[in-house]
This record gives sequence, structure tokens and C-alpha cells, in this order.
Amino acid sequence: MNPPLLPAYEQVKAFVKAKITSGAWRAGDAVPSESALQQQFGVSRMTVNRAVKELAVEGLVQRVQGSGTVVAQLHRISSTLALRDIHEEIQERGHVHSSTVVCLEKTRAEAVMAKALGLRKGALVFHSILVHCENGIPIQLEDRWVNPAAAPGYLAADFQSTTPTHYLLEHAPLTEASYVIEATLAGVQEARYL
Amino acid sequence: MNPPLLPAYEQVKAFVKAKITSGAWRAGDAVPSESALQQQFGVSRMTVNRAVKELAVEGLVQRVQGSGTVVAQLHRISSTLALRDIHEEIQERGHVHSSTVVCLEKTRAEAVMAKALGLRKGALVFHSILVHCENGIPIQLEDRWVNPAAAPGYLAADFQSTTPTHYLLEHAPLTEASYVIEATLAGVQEARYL
DNA sequence: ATAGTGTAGTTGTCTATACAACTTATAAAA
DNA sequence: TTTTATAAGTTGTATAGACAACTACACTAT
Repeated sequence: MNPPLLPAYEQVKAFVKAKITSGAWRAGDAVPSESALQQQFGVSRMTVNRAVKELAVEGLVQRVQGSGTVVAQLHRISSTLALRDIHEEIQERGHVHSSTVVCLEKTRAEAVMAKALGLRKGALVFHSILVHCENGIPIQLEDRWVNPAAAPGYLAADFQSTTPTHYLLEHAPLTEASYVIEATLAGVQEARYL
Repeated sequence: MNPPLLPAYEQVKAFVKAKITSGAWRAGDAVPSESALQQQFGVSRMTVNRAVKELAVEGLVQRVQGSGTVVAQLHRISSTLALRDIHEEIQERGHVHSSTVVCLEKTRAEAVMAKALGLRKGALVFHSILVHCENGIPIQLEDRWVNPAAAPGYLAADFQSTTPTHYLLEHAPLTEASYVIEATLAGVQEARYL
């Protein structure tokens, strides 16, 4: 009735986005299947497919063929915003940022990690785990794997005074050589560090 | 016959990509229309549409409804790489970077520029033109338009000592508020500055 | 000359359908 | 119990067609 107002696929995107940003659907929750959304909105599956696919590109959801679609980790820290330095972010709120280095090592890449970085399995990579605190309260665990070719001096950096993001912004060519996993809430595996 | 090898849309993407990266199609050149590619590859228009649309998302081409598709400026400086600071880039080569401020003003946005920045036509925007030199040789002209809301102090910055990219990395929320046009070679319009 | 009109070409959106590829769970067979 | 089929559900790809929205250009009437 009102395609001129907003394209159908944009309406589907807006619906899912709202559910995620409002917190109604949390990270890991299943997103309704394409056929479900199709019936709900009365549009064709191709339209729903486009909507959800674009959300996947934007990093809000993750799709697995044959399995389904789930709300992605990170939410607010999408791929483009991943460059946002947490230090600046916290300072902008007028709070104090501090961090603890849990792990800073040179190790060998697992198969999945190697593929993400474009390296051979077993290749050397830099690995760091940091806990970021806002006003002393741990709010984020940062598990980062870095391609040595992108930032040779990574291990020598002092992450008490500078953040990995800031370091990489200054020293790395900012391609997709760095692979970041950031969790805004403490998961099962990560709880012990926090 | 061989969809298992590579999806049809990927083949179209690869074809266009190859033309661009090989230099056969240069920046500003027209990309064949969807119907042309459709006939050439013997696929449906939707498949071609997907291919070219994804290339547009990747920043390799620019599409204008009703007009057509052209090879995008930048090529090698894709959207993600646009954050790369030229100052660091040149220093990394062991050379000396300097820059000349040709223009640094507050002006009103044209229709196209306003749309790109998400502003009304005629809204105030910051505009700067810099010439970057490597070892004294001009190599890049940077024409930048900035959303004032993203970086209020932009005009007061000293771009002799810091680059716009570096300034924005430190002061702006790194959304898509900044719009950059960078030319690695001197075009017709730009030649007089170089 | 100028302004308005029309037309062809291009991209944007959407449909209804189909089959392929994959995951998961269940059921059957060893 | 373990392994192997089977089936249902989900996403990935692709089609052929249709109409909308927009641009660029030629043409016409003023």
C-alpha cells in the first residue's frame, strides 16, 4: 500500500534492527526464519532474504546455511565501528578507562583463525587478551589476533597506556589484517577473567 | 553447467573486477549496463544486479539510478582503506611528507554532497583542499567535505602539522560522516594546484 | 532562444517459483 | 550402542517477468 514511504525490505530491516537495539532480541538469539518473516510482512521470500542478508553484511546478525540466523555478538560494535577506540569512547563519557593485560603472546594460528587472517594453518600470530574497565568496573574483554606482517612491533607495545586499537591505527595499514573478537558482556568462558 | 565451481553472480563480479584492476576500465569509465551484462553472461538481470550491487557496496563502482554505473574513483583506496593516513603511509616509505592547504572554508552543500552527508541541500559544511607531497613532489590532492556535527573544530585545525585523516580519527566518531575524495593522479580540474 | 514534453535507457524494487546446499533431529538398521 | 538413512527446516542461488523511479537527450511549442 505504501511502498513510496519505505521499501519493503527496509521495513523488514527496521523491524529486526529495532528488536536488536531495543534488547528484545539478545546476542545469540535466533532471528525468525525467512519464511516466518515472509508471512509476517506479507512479502516474498526474496525481499526478506535481501533484508536479512544486508543485516548480515552490516554485522548485526550472523547466518549459517541450513541452520538459521542469530543475533550477532557485538551489536553496537559493528565492523565499521570496530575501529572506534574504547579509550576515547569511555573518555567521551567522562569516565576513567583502565585495562589489564591478561595475555600477550606469540602463538600458532588455529585453522579458523588462520583462514580469517589469510594465513596458513600453524602460522605465527600475535595474540592478546585485555580486560577494559570503566571507572574500575570491567566492561569488555578484548580477544585479539593480529597478523605479524601488519604490525611487527605489536608484542612490544605497552597496552597499559595505549589500546590495541590505537596502536593498530597508528602502526598498521588498516587492511583487514586484524581480527577482533569483543564481548560486551561476560560469557561463560570469559567470566573468570572479569 | 558449472554452478558448483563458482556462482554466476561471482563470475560476473570477477569479470568486472578484473577489468578494473587490470586497468582496462579506468575511473569514471562506464560499466556495461545490466542488460548488456545479462546478455553477455546469459544470466538473468537479477543475478547481474546482485553482482554489480555488491561491487558498489565494496566501493569499486558507483551507481546512479537512471544514469548508469561507472568505475569508482579511488580504486585502491577503498572505503575501509580510506582511513589510512597518508602521513604515516609516506613516512613508512622513509620519505618526507608535507602538505599545502589550498582551501579551508565553511560553505554550503550542493545537492549531491548534502545527500552523501545526510544533510539538507544548502546546509553548512566544512570544505578543505590539501595537496600532499612526498619528498616535495605533489602526489595527491585531497578534496574533503566534513559534516560540522561530526567535527566542530575542523576549521581550526592546523593541517600543516596534522592531516585531516589523523584529526578526524581523533576527534570524530568515525561513523560515515566524513566524505572523502582523493585523487592519486592529477586530473584536469586538479592540475593547476599541482 | 527558452521552456516544456516525451521517450528511450538505466537502475531500484518486488513477485512467485524452483532447485541446490547445508544443518539438525529423528528413525531405522547394523 | 553405533552407524546409517531419512526427512524437515533453513539459507544460498537463480529465473523470468513486471512496474517504479530516475536520467539524459531529442523534440516541440511557445
